[in-house]
Amino acid sequence: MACSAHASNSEKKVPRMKSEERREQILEAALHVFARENYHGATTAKIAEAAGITEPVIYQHFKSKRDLFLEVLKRSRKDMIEWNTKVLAKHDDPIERYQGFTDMFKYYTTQFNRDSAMMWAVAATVNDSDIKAEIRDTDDAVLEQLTNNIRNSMEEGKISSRHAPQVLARIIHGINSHLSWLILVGESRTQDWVYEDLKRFIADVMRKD
Amino acid sequence: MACSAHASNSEKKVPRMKSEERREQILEAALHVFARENYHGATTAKIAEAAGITEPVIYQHFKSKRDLFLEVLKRSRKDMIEWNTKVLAKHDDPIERYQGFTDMFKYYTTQFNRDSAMMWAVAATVNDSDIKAEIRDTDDAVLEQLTNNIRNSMEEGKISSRHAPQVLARIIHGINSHLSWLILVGESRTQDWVYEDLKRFIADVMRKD
Amino acid sequence: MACSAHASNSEKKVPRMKSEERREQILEAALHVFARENYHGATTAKIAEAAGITEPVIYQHFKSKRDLFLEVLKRSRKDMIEWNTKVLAKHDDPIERYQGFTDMFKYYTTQFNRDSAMMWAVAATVNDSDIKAEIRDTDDAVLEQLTNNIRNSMEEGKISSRHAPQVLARIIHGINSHLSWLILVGESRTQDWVYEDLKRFIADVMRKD
Amino acid sequence: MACSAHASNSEKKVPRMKSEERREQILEAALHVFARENYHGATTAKIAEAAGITEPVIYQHFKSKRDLFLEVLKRSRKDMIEWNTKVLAKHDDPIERYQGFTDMFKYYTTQFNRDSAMMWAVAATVNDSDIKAEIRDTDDAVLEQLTNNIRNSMEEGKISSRHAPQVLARIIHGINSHLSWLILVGESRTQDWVYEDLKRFIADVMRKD
DNA sequence: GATGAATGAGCCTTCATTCAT
DNA sequence: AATGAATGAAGGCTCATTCAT
Repeated sequence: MACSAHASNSEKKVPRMKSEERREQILEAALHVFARENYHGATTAKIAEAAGITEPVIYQHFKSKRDLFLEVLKRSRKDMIEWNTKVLAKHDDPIERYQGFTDMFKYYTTQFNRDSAMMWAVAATVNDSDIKAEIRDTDDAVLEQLTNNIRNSMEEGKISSRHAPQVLARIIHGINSHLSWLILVGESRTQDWVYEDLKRFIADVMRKD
Repeated sequence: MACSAHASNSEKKVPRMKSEERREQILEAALHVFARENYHGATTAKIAEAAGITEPVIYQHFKSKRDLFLEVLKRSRKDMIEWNTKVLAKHDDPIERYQGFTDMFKYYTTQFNRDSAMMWAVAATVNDSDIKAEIRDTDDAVLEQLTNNIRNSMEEGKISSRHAPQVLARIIHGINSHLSWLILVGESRTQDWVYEDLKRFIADVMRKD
Repeated sequence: MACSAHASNSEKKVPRMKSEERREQILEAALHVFARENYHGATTAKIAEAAGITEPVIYQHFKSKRDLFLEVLKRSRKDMIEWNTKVLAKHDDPIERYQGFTDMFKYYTTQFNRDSAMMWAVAATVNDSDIKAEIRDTDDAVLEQLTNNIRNSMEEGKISSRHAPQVLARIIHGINSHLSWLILVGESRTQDWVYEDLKRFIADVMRKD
Repeated sequence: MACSAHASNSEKKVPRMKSEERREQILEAALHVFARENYHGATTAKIAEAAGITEPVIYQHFKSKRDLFLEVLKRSRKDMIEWNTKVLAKHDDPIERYQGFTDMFKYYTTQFNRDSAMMWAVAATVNDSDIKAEIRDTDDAVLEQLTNNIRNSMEEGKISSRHAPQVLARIIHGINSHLSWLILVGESRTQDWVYEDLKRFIADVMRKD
């Protein structure tokens, strides 16, 4: 959306960009359009417009609209995994950590990178096996990340072992996932207190008696 | 692909039908097509074919494709609420009841009326405010149904009051919702044991110490 | 190009036609456009315009532009074979017959169904294996028709057996084919006397000494 | 796909070249692409790739794709005329000469410069008056070359004067032309014996009784 | 001389929707 | 009540061609 800082002759319109830069910019623009308009609603024309280019440029960087979508998904996945890693490293106390996980998830899905989070709900309805595989893999990856972290906390004796780590992970991740889905459909009434409730619940369930 | 086991006077193909009956038949066919092909993938041609009629007939019963989709959603909502009511009435013991809720939810989303459940994931990406409102309302209704039931059980002193009823409801419903979303994207590896784990978890969290 | 002889209410534009009729009309229009503009030059828009319809109608009768082209080819083939059959039946005297073959070929390629003849030159450059196969098969069929006829004349002792029937057939058909190719590129200077020369040549080569 | 055996100072990839040399290289590459993919199928991208250069370079040497095609055609024409001249000079005995003409034509269209021969069938369907004029002129030139040669042989009393030289020329050239067209569409079944038959036919028709 | 980046124009095809019968 | 025929409006994608570097 921002343009040329180096190019100076401001008579023509579109600034020439290095390939890698433009590719990145298209991915960024496509992310927003896909997340807001869905796969089918996001026409190549809209994406091009959002990127400030003409349609054919898209096809110099991506084989097809589907390919572009997949690349956007992969970018979102990396983004989400990185974010989770960062968040899980933030607190020493495990209970605070998993509470923070929910807090930060809220921040991620509503503020920091809302569209990136929305992509997964959108992707789920595309009816393309590669896209579905990407979703499953990502879901698995996030779940594993969280499960391992919880298991470690248990093994270190820092949280209760009453429930299997994968159950707790599934619950935390599942609820988060569900809440982000609610955001997609515009549900905002119950949001805020829900997160606080969940944090209290997490503490309660994990605390060593 | 074949539908109605209850509808009876459909002989073989495209016979004159009473308006109400035909409408019902279109809704039934549309449900399957929408759930399997998404909103955009479900063309009016496919829906008509699935219903064994021609396209214009659709427009004698529904203003537009969008209208048809909304009606299908409303039908799914009724179906789901009724199902929940029935399930919640099944067990006297509350803990068995909420465990059964998960069990039956699994049955509903995978066997009994899978497509009806899938509609919600599909609907979430249509980017139409009326449709989104319908989703939110339905989600609210289900949540309220469950919350009230749990609150009653607490008031009757049958389950622990450690956690607020809306939190427990949100968790049970949220996980269920997430699991049905996983089904949509084809995840089936962890399904079975997950349900058992969840039931144990529910019991554990609700049991009076 | 001509419209409704039965439809009377001349207020709207496009006359409703029976499916078979319209299909035939599209084939006819497409023949002219393909023959004059080539496969790629003949856009579906031009074909639709020539048929006095809108583009989507084409797709109610043919899977694709390629499919339409193939159907036009098949129609041309039938037309050409029928024409040949008729011509070969016209004269009792074999020499007059083969001379007439050239005469009528000229008439066919320049007047009666010029575009049908042109299709083959156009088709030869489409680079599609099915289309090429159709061309080869047609060429074979015409050649066989002529070869058999010549062989019979020889066996009946009506023409000289100095040259093998397939050679004579190949020569007559080959020259005809070449001449129609010349018409395609607009060569018209030498046309007329060439046909007379050829007829004399044929007589000379076939006459029993 | 590799071309120039005569061009020598091309080291590996896209080196600076003298204008004339580069032009020649583009023409050579374009010939192959046009002959194999047709006018419309041969995109400037494919031509550039075959020439090992980028697209804009083409436009430094040729005004447009059409212009390039015309230049390729002119090159093919020179090539073909030269070849014919060489072949007609090979045999002293006229009958052997015209038989050789067919032999060498076969060699030319199938082995030595197949693509150059194919250009003419491709060109015939481009629907551009300049291109069609070029084809006609070339056809005329070849025909004249052959006619003159045959006329000389007749005047020298070496072959029968039963048929007018232009008729014999038209037949020989026409059949050759037709056979190369058959090659274009992939007909290869009857090829080999046909050439032998034709040679026998030529001898028979030209021999002085 | 050569290229990387960009685009206007247009093509084939699909789809929701209407209308005459 | 039902259908066959028709279409306006787009949508994804490609291509010849041009500029700035």
